[in-house]
Amino acid sequence: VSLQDDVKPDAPSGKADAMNMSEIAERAGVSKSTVSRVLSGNSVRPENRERVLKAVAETGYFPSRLAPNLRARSARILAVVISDITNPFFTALIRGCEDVAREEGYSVIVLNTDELPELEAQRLRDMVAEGVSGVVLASSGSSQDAIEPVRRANIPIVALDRRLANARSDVVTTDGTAGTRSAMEQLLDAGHRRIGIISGPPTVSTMEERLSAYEAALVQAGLDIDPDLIRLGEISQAAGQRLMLDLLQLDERPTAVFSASNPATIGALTTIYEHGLSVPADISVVSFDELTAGALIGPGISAVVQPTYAMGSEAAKLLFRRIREPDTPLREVVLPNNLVLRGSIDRPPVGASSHP
Amino acid sequence: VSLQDDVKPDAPSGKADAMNMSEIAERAGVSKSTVSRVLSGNSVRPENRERVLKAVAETGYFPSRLAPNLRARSARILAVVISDITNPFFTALIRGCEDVAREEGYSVIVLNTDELPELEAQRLRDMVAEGVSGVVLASSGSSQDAIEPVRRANIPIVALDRRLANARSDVVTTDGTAGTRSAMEQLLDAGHRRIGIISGPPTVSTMEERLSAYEAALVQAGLDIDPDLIRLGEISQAAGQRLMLDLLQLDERPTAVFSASNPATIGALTTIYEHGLSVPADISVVSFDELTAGALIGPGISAVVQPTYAMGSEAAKLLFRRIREPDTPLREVVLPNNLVLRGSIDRPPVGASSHP
DNA sequence: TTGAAAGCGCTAACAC
DNA sequence: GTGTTAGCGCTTTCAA
Repeated sequence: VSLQDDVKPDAPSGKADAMNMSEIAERAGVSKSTVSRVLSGNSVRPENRERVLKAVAETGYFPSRLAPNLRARSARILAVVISDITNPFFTALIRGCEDVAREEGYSVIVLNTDELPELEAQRLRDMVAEGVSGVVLASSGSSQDAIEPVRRANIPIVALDRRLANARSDVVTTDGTAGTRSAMEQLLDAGHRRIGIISGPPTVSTMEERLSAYEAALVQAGLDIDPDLIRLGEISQAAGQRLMLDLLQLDERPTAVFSASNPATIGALTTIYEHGLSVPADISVVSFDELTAGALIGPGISAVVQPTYAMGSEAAKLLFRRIREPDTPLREVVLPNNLVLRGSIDRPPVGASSHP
Repeated sequence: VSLQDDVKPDAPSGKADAMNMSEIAERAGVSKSTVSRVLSGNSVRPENRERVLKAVAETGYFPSRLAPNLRARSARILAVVISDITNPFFTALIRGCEDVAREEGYSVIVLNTDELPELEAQRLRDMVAEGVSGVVLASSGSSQDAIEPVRRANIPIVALDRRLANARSDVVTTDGTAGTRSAMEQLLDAGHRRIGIISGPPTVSTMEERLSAYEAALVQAGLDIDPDLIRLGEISQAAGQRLMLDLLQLDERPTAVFSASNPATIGALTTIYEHGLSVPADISVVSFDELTAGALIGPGISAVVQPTYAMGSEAAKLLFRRIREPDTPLREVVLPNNLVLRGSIDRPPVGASSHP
């Protein structure tokens, strides 16, 4: 019986440890249940606890979560559904989720949907199959069909930034109307009268909100709403480029532009520079959403900055609240955003502002 | 016995479907195994297949992965360990991983370590417990202890960008020596003779590589290596600020700076602007690693750009290769990087370059 | 306080 | 081609 103790040949073929609780139990001379109890901090006779802890220390064993996951029919994982992680708007948001998730012993799976409804639907089904405990939906493409399996599986969802079409869920947003208003006020105060907007589809609630606020700001300033100056497309860099081009090619081009989304702003700036124009001398620019590093160099782009980290962490908190208390009333968390002024706004170029 | 069939009261309390394969089997009048076979495309009598598919369609059932995960002792998940998702260097990289992972039906868990070894060790243990199938290690803080549990569990690792201290693994890198050389050549060609470097700890293989290449470039240009101009610290924005300050406060400050890491570059630029200096008029700057949106605005920062998306996708591919063939020989994939010239390099300010 | 045993939902080995 | 059964590694009754 002298061999039973610690022989681990560790053959060169590798494939070493597939340790499990039974082995630890055997080493410690107790039952699986006792090992389980020690590991989950339940009451165990001190002597047995010692023996188990010793066996654990010697072997470096730690329990797999796969079995508990099966039992619980759910893994300790949150899914964060975004359109594209490459968009800096999402990075701090994910970080916020991950930090909160980690505190709770959860992990975060990131899903890029590129706003493709089919892809999103497929990935969400995968997540249900994988047994995620909650979903943060920050992809503006989210269709009703896509989230159906999540709802059926009774997995809580937090909608980020825009409300879900007709499903009810917890929501985290910022005040897009107020943000847009401040941005527009800056442009108006600087003397701009022809202000273009580049925005996403009005079916996305945030885009609708920003467009309305844009129009409201113009009306309040006693200006007409010129449909030529309103350019809507997808939320993408390519669309931003195209829509900006449309604006530049107008007979009477705008002296300022409000861009309602981050990728569109990048696209728009690209077009502006490609046309040899400069910001803010030739055209002023304000963006909804931050341009990260861009802030540091050159004039910098003024932007309505959303607290993306807080949005992520709030979303995760709402999720955990609902995981713990499924029947708690729906909540909508509205976080403040704020306009950060940089060098991208100036008065209209001389001559331009005096057009009819 | 008339109740046994399909009664689902669906009380308002929710908590609807917890469907499983047995229920489908029952509905279809076949056994679980047959359902399983249909769902995994194995041969089944057409009639039975129909019945199963019908039951599946009616119920919207799809199988959970939790049980297979337990059986396989592994979930179809890749862990991507980075220092901070907020650093744009990592975003496209994660995207690359995720795209490849998705093609294989896998998901990606993102772990931010902030280069904290203890945090990283804990998170990696969690990942082993969670049963991930592979790990992409792109955190420069990776300690030996941290990856030990991963190795013991026989989970493949791909080291990204820098080799693992003394463990062997597949590696994805770019040629830091060549990249640094091109960057330095630009500065030297522009006439700079006092070129500072801001870099991370030489214990990180990439940092060591870039520092050596910096020195080699100076030597090759017949210049002395001035220890005052070599500033090493952590890989962080704060360190970048501090180290740049050191450089600016030298009696004879450099006319150009090579920054070996992305966060440090941002910090350095901050310091430069805070001191009222401008790039490139007062000081030229080249960065190793891209500054995303920063590229679009103002002069733009010249940078050695790494193909981060490809790095991520290659890493994931190496992982899947090794998952399929655990004993395949180790591979090191070296991807090309390239210097992107923007407006951040100019000749040295008059007077500065003529110092002794 | 402890051990034995059932079971989470699926797959695969084995019999039919 | 199909059903039965065992079992993945835990946790959790239930008895003792």
